[in-house]
Amino acid sequence: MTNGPAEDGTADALAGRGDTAPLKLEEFLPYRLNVLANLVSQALSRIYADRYGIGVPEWRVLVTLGQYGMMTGKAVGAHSHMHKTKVSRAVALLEKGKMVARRANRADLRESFLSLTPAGRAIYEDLAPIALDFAKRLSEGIAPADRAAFERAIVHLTERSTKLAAEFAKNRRTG
Amino acid sequence: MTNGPAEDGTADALAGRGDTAPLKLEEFLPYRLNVLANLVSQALSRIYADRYGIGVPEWRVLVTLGQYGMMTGKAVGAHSHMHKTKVSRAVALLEKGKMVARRANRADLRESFLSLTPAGRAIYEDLAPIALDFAKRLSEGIAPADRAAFERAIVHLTERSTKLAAEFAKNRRTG
DNA sequence: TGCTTCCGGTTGCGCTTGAAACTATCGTCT
DNA sequence: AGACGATAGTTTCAAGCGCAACCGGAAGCA
Repeated sequence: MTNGPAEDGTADALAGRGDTAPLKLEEFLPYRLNVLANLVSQALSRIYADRYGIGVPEWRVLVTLGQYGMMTGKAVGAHSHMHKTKVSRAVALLEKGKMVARRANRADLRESFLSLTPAGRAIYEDLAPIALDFAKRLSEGIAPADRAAFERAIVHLTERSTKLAAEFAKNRRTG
Repeated sequence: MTNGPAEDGTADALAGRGDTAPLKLEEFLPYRLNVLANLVSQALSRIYADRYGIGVPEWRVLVTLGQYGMMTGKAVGAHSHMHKTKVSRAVALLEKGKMVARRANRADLRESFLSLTPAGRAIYEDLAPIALDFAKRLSEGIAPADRAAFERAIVHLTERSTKLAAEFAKNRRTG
């Protein structure tokens, strides 16, 4: 019930014993990306959460509508990478707070057009520069050359992870 | 209280009107990092979720214990960047699945030492190379030079976001 | 026209999460 | 020793989440 014959060594020996490099969490890319994304997200959300009491989903809707002016919920979801229920609830909240308005689409009553109210746009106009400044200050100190490389890497990893996810999904069905 | 004279234009004009570059969600670093981290996390978790029915927190505990052999819950949390309740629940689950064992610390009965059972270690030994391979395949196609730059950028951003978060927390208290 | 299928969006449900409260133990100070 | 504050870990609770079911409404088709 205890650890078996090889278990007498230190953890270090055990972890390093394999044929590949040992797995160290703090060097493991998925983990690091997750931690980083959370830290950044948390830091940023302080800005808009404190000021206007909205969360990440609402922030995304706000920015998307600020950027495009008027679009359907479906389009918002596609553009902001959010599940339709998340969009639905975020919009409901923003609507309750008079930041977003709905207008029926006479040509298709299933969907409706969303847009910022003047109040919503005011908030957007207030937040957007702050958010951009935040991003700027965040990347401050990264060498310009590194920035371009970083950019490329992110794009690549995003594509690649999408593909890998799809691949695993296939394997799962296959066996 | 509304937006002023320029409010009559299209959204495009409005978005681009500001003195800074317009805020585009799909180019906004915090958003992109979040999306990327989620995609990667999702792809990876398929591997261990499908095989052993564990989630991200359990995975992290497993890896941490695999790496260090024996440590307290507090230490696990510190190393894996997880809230203590998350650790607590993840450990409880792993314990129920006979992957992790607890041993009381006679010197301090508040804490207990956690370690992988043989079964838990077997799972770890199975998953670790797969996870490493996943990470390797993920970064495949990134130029070596870009990789180093990417590495540096991540480290920098992690530090920087921590600092910025702290700074905002201070401002919040201050007003 | 009537029927079926598809689609945008909402709602109900179970699960996960973090904050806060709580328990039990430890260390300190008198 | 006894009291009090800190600390490791659990539990409770409310909020947020994605999935699946659902609800009009639209589109294809006989």
